[in-house]
Amino acid sequence: MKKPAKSAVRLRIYLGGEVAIGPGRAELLQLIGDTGSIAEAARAMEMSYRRAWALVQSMNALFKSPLVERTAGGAGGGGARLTPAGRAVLEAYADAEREARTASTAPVRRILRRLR
Amino acid sequence: MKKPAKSAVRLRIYLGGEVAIGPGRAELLQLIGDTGSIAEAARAMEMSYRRAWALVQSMNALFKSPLVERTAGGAGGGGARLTPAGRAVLEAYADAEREARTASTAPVRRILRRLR
DNA sequence: GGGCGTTATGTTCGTTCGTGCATAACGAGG
DNA sequence: CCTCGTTATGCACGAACGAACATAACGCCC
Repeated sequence: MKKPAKSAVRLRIYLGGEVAIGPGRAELLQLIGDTGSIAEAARAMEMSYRRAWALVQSMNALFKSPLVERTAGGAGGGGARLTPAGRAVLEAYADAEREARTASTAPVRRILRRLR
Repeated sequence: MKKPAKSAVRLRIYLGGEVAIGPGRAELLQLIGDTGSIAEAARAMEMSYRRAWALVQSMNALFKSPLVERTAGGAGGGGARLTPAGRAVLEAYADAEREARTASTAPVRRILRRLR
């Protein structure tokens, strides 16, 4: 197998004109689920807490039922967890990206071959 | 058939950290092919000629062989055309998006159902 | 009660992105 | 030769974005 150029295909799902979910939001959800904290997830992605918080806000507003549940308080007190809806959306997005990626490998390869 | 919420899935192909081709660049290529002019394509997309020109520049540099061929001069004189490579890449991208879209409909639907 | 780490929110600042405007060279056609 | 519409390029301005900082309230744990 030849050394592959670092390439990737990524999926974004829009509703109206705005992004419903894409790679960034998905990774954030994943990390919130893993770490149990928006702040820690933000640090892991090297993004400001402000922005991570805004993304969560936006997603919670965008979906019928919130994807992330938050409670204030530190040191084991508060934090953030994925709701069942959050887990479902995250999993569905991962599925979608996986299916899309495998289905498009042939044409994508035709493009990659032409890249420098 | 129920009135569908205006939704879309879109594909972006990255090389290294940068976008090789995505919806915007693809549409630009398409319009250049149709109109025979970067300027007119830009107007059709309601984007500045400056930006369209920069995108073409970037794509031509990114691929082994240029996607768009340009010649100066107006009034039927100059203009821009897709090279064979340009047509090939555009077609491959359309294929990729189509395949990706059909393959991911099921999980995507699971997400859309949860959207407000 | 004090400390720690979290959510929540405002404000400021720098950078990035894209547009708009100006200019130049070019090329066909009347 | 002159006009028109294009490619090509610089520059300045504004908008949008995201980071960084500053607080505040909250909740567990020692």
